[in-house]
Amino acid sequence: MRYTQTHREETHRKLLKVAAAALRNKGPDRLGVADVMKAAGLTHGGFYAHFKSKDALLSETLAEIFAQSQRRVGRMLEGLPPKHALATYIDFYVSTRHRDDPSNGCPITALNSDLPRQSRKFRSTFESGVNRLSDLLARLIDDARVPDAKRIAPAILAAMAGAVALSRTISDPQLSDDLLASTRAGIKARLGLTDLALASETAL
Amino acid sequence: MRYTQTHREETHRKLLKVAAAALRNKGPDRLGVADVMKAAGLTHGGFYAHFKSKDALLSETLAEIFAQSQRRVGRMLEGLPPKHALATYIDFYVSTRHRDDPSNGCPITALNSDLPRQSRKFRSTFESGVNRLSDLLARLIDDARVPDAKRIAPAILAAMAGAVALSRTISDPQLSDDLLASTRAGIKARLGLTDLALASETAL
DNA sequence: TGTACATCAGTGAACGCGCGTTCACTGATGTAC
DNA sequence: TGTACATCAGTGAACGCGCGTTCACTGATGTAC
Repeated sequence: MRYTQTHREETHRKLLKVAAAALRNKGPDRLGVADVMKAAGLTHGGFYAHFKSKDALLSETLAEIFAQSQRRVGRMLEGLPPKHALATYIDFYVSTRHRDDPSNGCPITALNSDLPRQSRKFRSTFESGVNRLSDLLARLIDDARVPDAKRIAPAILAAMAGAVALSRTISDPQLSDDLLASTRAGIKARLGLTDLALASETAL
Repeated sequence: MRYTQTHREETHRKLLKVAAAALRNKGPDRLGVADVMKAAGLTHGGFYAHFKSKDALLSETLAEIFAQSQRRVGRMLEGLPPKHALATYIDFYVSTRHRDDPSNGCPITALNSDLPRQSRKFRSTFESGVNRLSDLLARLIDDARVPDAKRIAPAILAAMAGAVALSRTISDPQLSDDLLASTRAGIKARLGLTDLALASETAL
Protein backbone atom coordinates (compact mmCIF):
# COMPACT_ATOMS: atom_id res chain seq x y z
CA MET A 1 0.00 0.00 0.00
CA ARG A 2 1.33 3.36 -1.02
CA TYR A 3 1.44 5.81 1.87
CA THR A 4 1.34 9.57 2.25
CA GLN A 5 4.51 11.46 1.50
CA THR A 6 5.40 11.97 5.17
CA HIS A 7 4.46 8.46 6.26
CA ARG A 8 7.95 7.07 5.97
CA GLU A 9 9.50 9.82 8.05
CA GLU A 10 6.75 9.55 10.63
CA THR A 11 7.41 5.84 11.04
CA HIS A 12 11.13 6.50 11.23
CA ARG A 13 10.60 9.02 14.00
CA LYS A 14 8.30 6.62 15.82
CA LEU A 15 10.94 3.92 15.67
CA LEU A 16 13.58 6.26 17.03
CA LYS A 17 11.28 7.26 19.86
CA VAL A 18 10.53 3.67 20.82
CA ALA A 19 14.20 2.76 20.52
CA ALA A 20 15.23 5.74 22.63
CA ALA A 21 13.32 4.34 25.60
CA ALA A 22 14.41 0.75 24.96
CA LEU A 23 18.07 1.68 24.59
CA ARG A 24 18.17 3.26 28.03
CA ASN A 25 15.98 0.62 29.65
CA LYS A 26 17.46 -2.55 28.23
CA GLY A 27 20.86 -1.39 27.05
CA PRO A 28 22.33 -1.81 23.57
CA ASP A 29 22.84 -5.58 23.87
CA ARG A 30 19.37 -6.48 25.12
CA LEU A 31 17.47 -4.12 22.90
CA GLY A 32 15.82 -6.28 20.23
CA VAL A 33 15.01 -5.25 16.68
CA ALA A 34 11.76 -7.21 16.76
CA ASP A 35 10.74 -5.63 20.07
CA VAL A 36 11.26 -2.14 18.72
CA MET A 37 9.19 -2.89 15.62
CA LYS A 38 6.45 -4.50 17.69
CA ALA A 39 6.32 -1.54 20.08
CA ALA A 40 5.87 0.68 17.04
CA GLY A 41 3.02 -1.52 15.81
CA LEU A 42 4.93 -3.11 12.95
CA THR A 43 6.37 -6.49 12.07
CA HIS A 44 10.08 -7.10 12.38
CA GLY A 45 10.72 -7.68 8.67
CA GLY A 46 10.14 -4.05 7.83
CA PHE A 47 12.99 -2.88 10.00
CA TYR A 48 15.50 -2.81 7.17
CA ALA A 49 13.43 -0.38 5.17
CA HIS A 50 14.44 2.16 7.84
CA PHE A 51 17.88 1.14 9.11
CA LYS A 52 20.66 -0.74 7.44
CA SER A 53 21.46 -2.64 10.66
CA LYS A 54 20.77 -2.80 14.36
CA ASP A 55 23.97 -0.90 14.93
CA ALA A 56 22.77 1.93 12.68
CA LEU A 57 19.58 2.12 14.73
CA LEU A 58 21.56 2.26 17.97
CA SER A 59 23.83 5.07 16.81
CA GLU A 60 21.04 7.12 15.29
CA THR A 61 18.94 6.63 18.42
CA LEU A 62 21.78 7.65 20.70
CA ALA A 63 22.44 10.80 18.68
CA GLU A 64 18.76 11.68 18.88
CA ILE A 65 18.69 11.12 22.65
CA PHE A 66 21.63 13.47 23.18
CA ALA A 67 20.11 16.10 20.89
CA GLN A 68 16.81 15.94 22.74
CA SER A 69 18.53 16.17 26.12
CA GLN A 70 20.29 19.32 25.00
CA ARG A 71 17.07 20.89 23.76
CA ARG A 72 15.21 20.01 26.94
CA VAL A 73 17.88 21.45 29.20
CA GLY A 74 18.09 24.58 27.09
CA ARG A 75 14.35 25.11 27.35
CA MET A 76 14.31 24.44 31.08
CA LEU A 77 17.05 26.91 31.93
CA GLU A 78 15.99 29.62 29.49
CA GLY A 79 15.90 33.03 31.14
CA LEU A 80 17.09 31.90 34.55
CA PRO A 81 19.85 33.94 36.20
CA PRO A 82 23.22 32.16 35.84
CA LYS A 83 23.67 30.78 39.36
CA HIS A 84 20.06 29.76 39.54
CA ALA A 85 20.31 28.02 36.19
CA LEU A 86 23.36 26.06 37.31
CA ALA A 87 21.72 24.99 40.59
CA THR A 88 18.55 24.02 38.77
CA TYR A 89 20.45 21.85 36.33
CA ILE A 90 22.24 20.04 39.14
CA ASP A 91 18.99 19.44 41.01
CA PHE A 92 17.29 18.31 37.83
CA TYR A 93 20.03 15.86 36.96
CA VAL A 94 20.80 14.47 40.41
CA SER A 95 17.18 13.80 41.31
CA THR A 96 15.00 10.89 42.35
CA ARG A 97 12.90 11.58 39.28
CA HIS A 98 15.89 11.04 37.01
CA ARG A 99 16.86 7.92 38.96
CA ASP A 100 13.36 6.46 38.66
CA ASP A 101 12.88 7.14 34.97
CA PRO A 102 15.82 5.74 33.02
CA SER A 103 13.91 5.61 29.72
CA ASN A 104 13.83 9.39 29.60
CA GLY A 105 17.12 9.99 31.38
CA CYS A 106 20.66 10.82 30.50
CA PRO A 107 22.43 8.22 28.34
CA ILE A 108 25.66 8.70 30.27
CA THR A 109 23.95 7.46 33.39
CA ALA A 110 22.20 4.65 31.55
CA LEU A 111 25.02 3.43 29.31
CA ASN A 112 28.36 4.55 30.68
CA SER A 113 29.80 1.19 31.67
CA ASP A 114 28.43 -0.57 28.58
CA LEU A 115 30.28 1.75 26.33
CA PRO A 116 33.73 0.21 25.97
CA ARG A 117 32.07 -2.94 24.57
CA GLN A 118 30.09 -1.21 21.85
CA SER A 119 30.88 -0.55 18.18
CA ARG A 120 33.26 2.19 17.13
CA LYS A 121 30.38 4.19 15.64
CA PHE A 122 28.29 3.96 18.77
CA ARG A 123 31.21 5.01 20.93
CA SER A 124 32.04 8.02 18.80
CA THR A 125 28.40 9.12 18.85
CA PHE A 126 28.45 8.76 22.61
CA GLU A 127 31.65 10.68 22.94
CA SER A 128 30.47 13.65 20.90
CA GLY A 129 27.26 13.71 22.94
CA VAL A 130 29.28 13.76 26.14
CA ASN A 131 31.39 16.59 24.77
CA ARG A 132 28.34 18.68 23.96
CA LEU A 133 26.81 18.08 27.39
CA SER A 134 30.11 18.88 29.02
CA ASP A 135 30.41 22.12 27.04
CA LEU A 136 26.88 23.07 28.01
CA LEU A 137 27.71 22.51 31.67
CA ALA A 138 30.97 24.44 31.32
CA ARG A 139 29.03 27.39 29.93
CA LEU A 140 26.61 27.28 32.86
CA ILE A 141 29.50 27.16 35.30
CA ASP A 142 31.33 29.95 33.53
CA ASP A 143 28.22 32.14 33.43
CA ALA A 144 27.89 31.62 37.19
CA ARG A 145 31.38 33.14 37.52
CA VAL A 146 32.97 29.99 38.88
CA PRO A 147 36.62 29.76 37.81
CA ASP A 148 38.11 26.92 35.78
CA ALA A 149 34.75 26.00 34.24
CA LYS A 150 36.19 24.05 31.28
CA ARG A 151 38.44 21.99 33.49
CA ILE A 152 35.93 21.04 36.19
CA ALA A 153 32.80 20.55 34.05
CA PRO A 154 33.67 16.98 32.92
CA ALA A 155 34.46 15.94 36.49
CA ILE A 156 31.15 17.31 37.71
CA LEU A 157 29.25 15.64 34.89
CA ALA A 158 30.95 12.36 35.75
CA ALA A 159 30.12 12.77 39.42
CA MET A 160 26.47 13.47 38.66
CA ALA A 161 26.13 10.56 36.23
CA GLY A 162 27.96 8.24 38.62
CA ALA A 163 25.69 9.18 41.49
CA VAL A 164 22.45 8.63 39.57
CA ALA A 165 23.75 5.34 38.15
CA LEU A 166 24.80 4.09 41.57
CA SER A 167 21.55 5.27 43.15
CA ARG A 168 19.72 2.94 40.76
CA THR A 169 21.54 -0.04 42.26
CA ILE A 170 20.66 0.75 45.89
CA SER A 171 17.49 -1.00 46.96
CA ASP A 172 16.92 0.94 50.18
CA PRO A 173 15.06 4.09 49.05
CA GLN A 174 16.32 6.13 52.00
CA LEU A 175 19.98 5.30 51.32
CA SER A 176 19.48 5.91 47.62
CA ASP A 177 17.91 9.31 48.29
CA ASP A 178 20.74 10.15 50.69
CA LEU A 179 23.32 9.43 48.03
CA LEU A 180 21.63 11.85 45.65
CA ALA A 181 21.21 14.53 48.32
CA SER A 182 24.81 14.21 49.40
CA THR A 183 25.96 14.46 45.79
CA ARG A 184 23.90 17.59 45.15
CA ALA A 185 25.25 19.19 48.31
CA GLY A 186 28.84 18.29 47.52
CA ILE A 187 28.72 19.61 43.97
CA LYS A 188 26.96 22.81 44.94
CA ALA A 189 29.46 23.44 47.71
CA ARG A 190 32.25 23.03 45.20
CA LEU A 191 30.57 25.58 42.94
CA GLY A 192 29.71 28.03 45.72
CA LEU A 193 25.97 27.47 45.36
CA THR A 194 25.05 26.33 48.85
CA ASP A 195 22.62 29.18 49.42
CA LEU A 196 20.65 28.28 46.29
CA ALA A 197 19.97 24.72 47.29
CA LEU A 198 16.42 25.07 48.50
CA ALA A 199 15.36 27.70 46.01
CA SER A 200 16.28 25.49 43.10
CA GLU A 201 14.78 22.34 44.63
CA THR A 202 11.38 23.95 44.50
CA ALA A 203 12.00 25.07 40.95
CA LEU A 204 11.55 21.45 39.91
CA MET B 1 40.14 -39.89 35.20
CA ARG B 2 40.16 -39.50 38.94
CA TYR B 3 42.04 -36.41 40.09
CA THR B 4 43.86 -35.35 43.23
CA GLN B 5 41.73 -34.24 46.17
CA THR B 6 42.30 -30.53 45.59
CA HIS B 7 41.94 -30.68 41.84
CA ARG B 8 38.28 -29.75 41.79
CA GLU B 9 38.79 -26.68 43.96
CA GLU B 10 41.81 -25.63 41.96
CA THR B 11 39.80 -25.76 38.75
CA HIS B 12 36.97 -23.88 40.42
CA ARG B 13 39.36 -21.12 41.49
CA LYS B 14 40.85 -21.00 38.02
CA LEU B 15 37.41 -20.57 36.50
CA LEU B 16 36.58 -17.77 38.91
CA LYS B 17 39.82 -16.04 38.09
CA VAL B 18 39.25 -16.23 34.35
CA ALA B 19 35.63 -15.14 34.79
CA ALA B 20 36.65 -12.22 37.00
CA ALA B 21 38.60 -10.69 34.14
CA ALA B 22 35.97 -11.52 31.52
CA LEU B 23 33.11 -10.13 33.59
CA ARG B 24 34.74 -6.73 33.82
CA ASN B 25 36.01 -6.76 30.25
CA LYS B 26 32.99 -8.05 28.39
CA GLY B 27 30.20 -7.43 30.88
CA PRO B 28 27.70 -9.99 32.17
CA ASP B 29 25.79 -10.31 28.88
CA ARG B 30 28.76 -10.82 26.59
CA LEU B 31 30.70 -13.09 28.86
CA GLY B 32 30.37 -16.58 27.40
CA VAL B 33 30.40 -19.84 29.32
CA ALA B 34 32.35 -21.56 26.56
CA ASP B 35 34.91 -18.74 26.46
CA VAL B 36 35.53 -18.99 30.19
CA MET B 37 36.02 -22.75 29.98
CA LYS B 38 38.32 -22.41 26.99
CA ALA B 39 40.42 -19.75 28.72
CA ALA B 40 40.79 -22.17 31.62
CA GLY B 41 41.93 -24.89 29.22
CA LEU B 42 38.75 -26.96 29.43
CA THR B 43 35.82 -27.83 27.17
CA HIS B 44 32.48 -26.13 27.69
CA GLY B 45 30.56 -29.25 28.68
CA GLY B 46 32.33 -29.48 32.01
CA PHE B 47 31.06 -26.12 33.16
CA TYR B 48 28.07 -27.54 34.99
CA ALA B 49 30.25 -29.69 37.21
CA HIS B 50 31.29 -26.38 38.80
CA PHE B 51 28.32 -24.01 38.51
CA LYS B 52 24.64 -24.72 38.29
CA SER B 53 24.14 -21.93 35.73
CA LYS B 54 25.79 -18.99 34.07
CA ASP B 55 24.03 -16.74 36.54
CA ALA B 56 25.55 -18.66 39.45
CA LEU B 57 28.99 -18.14 37.92
CA LEU B 58 28.35 -14.42 37.50
CA SER B 59 27.23 -13.92 41.09
CA GLU B 60 30.01 -16.01 42.58
CA THR B 61 32.56 -14.22 40.41
CA LEU B 62 31.26 -10.80 41.38
CA ALA B 63 31.39 -11.67 45.09
CA GLU B 64 34.97 -12.85 44.66
CA ILE B 65 35.94 -9.64 42.83
CA PHE B 66 34.57 -7.47 45.62
CA ALA B 67 36.27 -9.58 48.28
CA GLN B 68 39.58 -9.37 46.47
CA SER B 69 39.25 -5.61 46.02
CA GLN B 70 38.70 -5.20 49.75
CA ARG B 71 41.73 -7.31 50.57
CA ARG B 72 43.93 -5.45 48.12
CA VAL B 73 42.93 -2.05 49.42
CA GLY B 74 43.41 -3.18 53.00
CA ARG B 75 46.91 -4.40 52.22
CA MET B 76 47.80 -1.23 50.33
CA LEU B 77 46.75 1.17 53.06
CA GLU B 78 48.05 -0.88 55.97
CA GLY B 79 50.04 1.23 58.40
CA LEU B 80 49.60 4.55 56.59
CA PRO B 81 48.57 7.57 58.66
CA PRO B 82 44.82 8.28 58.21
CA LYS B 83 44.94 11.29 55.90
CA HIS B 84 47.67 9.75 53.82
CA ALA B 85 45.71 6.52 53.54
CA LEU B 86 42.62 8.38 52.35
CA ALA B 87 44.56 10.38 49.77
CA THR B 88 46.34 7.24 48.58
CA TYR B 89 43.07 5.43 48.09
CA ILE B 90 41.64 8.28 46.04
CA ASP B 91 44.74 8.46 43.87
CA PHE B 92 44.75 4.71 43.47
CA TYR B 93 41.12 4.56 42.42
CA VAL B 94 40.95 7.66 40.22
CA SER B 95 44.03 6.79 38.21
CA THR B 96 45.02 6.22 34.62
CA ARG B 97 46.16 2.77 35.66
CA HIS B 98 42.69 1.89 36.88
CA ARG B 99 41.16 3.38 33.73
CA ASP B 100 43.46 1.36 31.48
CA ASP B 101 43.02 -1.98 33.22
CA PRO B 102 39.32 -2.77 33.54
CA SER B 103 39.87 -6.51 34.00
CA ASN B 104 41.48 -5.88 37.36
CA GLY B 105 39.49 -2.81 38.29
CA CYS B 106 36.51 -1.93 40.40
CA PRO B 107 33.26 -3.64 39.40
CA ILE B 108 31.28 -0.49 40.14
CA THR B 109 33.20 1.30 37.42
CA ALA B 110 32.96 -1.64 35.06
CA LEU B 111 29.35 -2.70 35.62
CA ASN B 112 27.38 0.14 37.15
CA SER B 113 25.04 0.92 34.29
CA ASP B 114 24.54 -2.75 33.37
CA LEU B 115 23.23 -3.50 36.78
CA PRO B 116 19.52 -2.69 36.60
CA ARG B 117 19.22 -5.27 33.79
CA GLN B 118 20.78 -8.16 35.67
CA SER B 119 19.26 -10.93 37.80
CA ARG B 120 18.05 -10.30 41.31
CA LYS B 121 20.89 -12.41 42.73
CA PHE B 122 23.54 -10.56 40.78
CA ARG B 123 22.13 -7.22 41.87
CA SER B 124 22.04 -8.15 45.51
CA THR B 125 25.63 -9.39 45.35
CA PHE B 126 26.60 -6.11 43.74
CA GLU B 127 24.74 -4.09 46.32
CA SER B 128 26.37 -5.78 49.27
CA GLY B 129 29.76 -5.29 47.64
CA VAL B 130 29.04 -1.61 47.17
CA ASN B 131 28.00 -1.36 50.80
CA ARG B 132 31.23 -2.93 52.01
CA LEU B 133 33.33 -0.63 49.79
CA SER B 134 31.32 2.34 50.96
CA ASP B 135 31.81 1.38 54.60
CA LEU B 136 35.53 0.98 54.03
CA LEU B 137 35.71 4.44 52.51
CA ALA B 138 33.60 5.88 55.34
CA ARG B 139 36.05 4.45 57.85
CA LEU B 140 38.98 6.02 55.99
CA ILE B 141 37.20 9.36 55.92
CA ASP B 142 36.25 9.14 59.56
CA ASP B 143 39.79 8.20 60.56
CA ALA B 144 41.00 11.29 58.71
CA ARG B 145 38.77 13.35 61.01
CA VAL B 146 36.50 14.57 58.23
CA PRO B 147 32.94 15.09 59.52
CA ASP B 148 29.86 13.30 58.15
CA ALA B 149 31.89 10.38 56.85
CA LYS B 150 28.97 7.91 56.59
CA ARG B 151 26.85 10.38 54.67
CA ILE B 152 29.42 11.54 52.14
CA ALA B 153 31.23 8.25 51.50
CA PRO B 154 28.68 6.88 48.98
CA ALA B 155 28.66 10.17 47.06
CA ILE B 156 32.43 10.16 46.85
CA LEU B 157 32.51 6.52 45.77
CA ALA B 158 29.94 7.31 43.07
CA ALA B 159 31.94 10.31 41.89
CA MET B 160 35.14 8.26 41.67
CA ALA B 161 33.47 5.37 39.86
CA GLY B 162 31.67 7.76 37.51
CA ALA B 163 34.89 9.56 36.65
CA VAL B 164 36.84 6.39 35.86
CA ALA B 165 33.93 5.00 33.83
CA LEU B 166 33.56 8.21 31.84
CA SER B 167 37.32 8.50 31.36
CA ARG B 168 37.18 5.14 29.57
CA THR B 169 34.85 6.59 26.96
CA ILE B 170 37.02 9.61 26.12
CA SER B 171 39.35 8.88 23.24
CA ASP B 172 41.62 11.91 23.65
CA PRO B 173 44.18 10.79 26.27
CA GLN B 174 44.85 14.35 27.43
CA LEU B 175 41.16 15.10 28.06
CA SER B 176 40.72 11.76 29.73
CA ASP B 177 43.69 12.38 32.02
CA ASP B 178 42.35 15.86 32.80
CA LEU B 179 39.00 14.43 33.88
CA LEU B 180 40.74 12.11 36.33
CA ALA B 181 43.03 14.85 37.65
CA SER B 182 40.13 17.25 38.08
CA THR B 183 38.14 14.57 39.93
CA ARG B 184 41.01 13.79 42.28
CA ALA B 185 41.50 17.49 43.02
CA GLY B 186 37.80 18.09 43.61
CA ILE B 187 37.38 15.16 45.97
CA LYS B 188 40.52 15.96 47.92
CA ALA B 189 39.46 19.58 48.28
CA ARG B 190 36.12 18.43 49.64
CA LEU B 191 37.94 16.25 52.18
CA GLY B 192 40.54 18.87 53.12
CA LEU B 193 43.40 16.88 51.60
CA THR B 194 44.77 19.40 49.11
CA ASP B 195 48.21 19.52 50.69
CA LEU B 196 48.60 15.76 50.33
CA ALA B 197 47.99 15.69 46.62
CA LEU B 198 51.57 15.41 45.43
CA ALA B 199 52.80 13.27 48.29
CA SER B 200 50.19 10.63 47.61
CA GLU B 201 50.64 10.75 43.85
CA THR B 202 54.20 9.62 44.24
CA ALA B 203 53.07 6.92 46.65
CA LEU B 204 51.63 5.07 43.68
C1' DT C 1 48.20 -59.22 46.81
C1' DG C 2 45.08 -59.17 43.05
C1' DT C 3 40.55 -58.37 40.80
C1' DA C 4 35.92 -56.15 40.10
C1' DC C 5 33.44 -52.23 40.76
C1' DA C 6 32.36 -47.27 41.95
C1' DT C 7 33.54 -42.54 41.41
C1' DC C 8 33.42 -38.16 39.11
C1' DA C 9 35.92 -34.18 36.64
C1' DG C 10 36.01 -33.56 32.17
C1' DT C 11 34.73 -34.57 26.92
C1' DG C 12 32.25 -33.59 22.85
C1' DA C 13 28.07 -33.95 20.33
C1' DA C 14 23.50 -32.33 20.28
C1' DC C 15 19.39 -29.53 21.51
C1' DG C 16 16.54 -25.46 21.78
C1' DC C 17 15.93 -20.84 21.71
C1' DG C 18 16.51 -15.94 20.66
C1' DC C 19 17.83 -12.77 17.55
C1' DG C 20 19.73 -10.19 13.51
C1' DT C 21 19.08 -10.50 8.81
C1' DT C 22 17.14 -11.85 4.20
C1' DC C 23 13.66 -12.31 0.80
C1' DA C 24 9.61 -13.18 -2.02
C1' DC C 25 5.40 -11.15 -1.80
C1' DT C 26 1.41 -7.60 -0.96
C1' DG C 27 -1.55 -3.97 -2.30
C1' DA C 28 -3.01 0.92 -2.27
C1' DT C 29 -1.77 4.92 -4.66
C1' DG C 30 0.83 7.69 -8.14
C1' DT C 31 2.24 8.08 -12.99
C1' DA C 32 2.34 7.23 -18.05
C1' DC C 33 -0.17 6.95 -22.05
C1' DT D 1 -11.24 10.00 -18.53
C1' DG D 2 -9.86 5.40 -18.17
C1' DT D 3 -6.45 1.58 -18.07
C1' DA D 4 -1.86 -0.63 -17.35
C1' DC D 5 2.16 -0.39 -14.92
C1' DA D 6 5.60 1.15 -11.32
C1' DT D 7 6.49 2.14 -6.59
C1' DC D 8 7.74 0.94 -1.98
C1' DA D 9 6.54 0.63 3.20
C1' DG D 10 5.30 -3.16 5.31
C1' DT D 11 4.33 -8.53 5.89
C1' DG D 12 5.57 -12.97 7.46
C1' DA D 13 8.21 -17.03 6.75
C1' DA D 14 12.75 -18.69 6.78
C1' DC D 15 17.82 -18.77 7.51
C1' DG D 16 22.05 -18.89 10.13
C1' DC D 17 24.51 -18.27 14.02
C1' DG D 18 25.79 -17.94 18.88
C1' DC D 19 25.04 -19.45 23.21
C1' DG D 20 23.27 -21.66 27.53
C1' DT D 21 22.24 -26.14 28.74
C1' DT D 22 21.88 -31.31 28.59
C1' DC D 23 23.61 -35.86 28.32
C1' DA D 24 25.79 -40.26 27.29
C1' DC D 25 30.28 -41.45 27.69
C1' DT D 26 35.44 -41.70 29.24
C1' DG D 27 39.10 -43.45 31.98
C1' DA D 28 42.41 -43.05 35.82
C1' DT D 29 42.30 -43.83 40.58
C1' DG D 30 40.22 -45.23 45.06
C1' DT D 31 37.67 -48.84 47.52
C1' DA D 32 35.64 -53.40 48.61
C1' DC D 33 36.39 -58.05 48.96
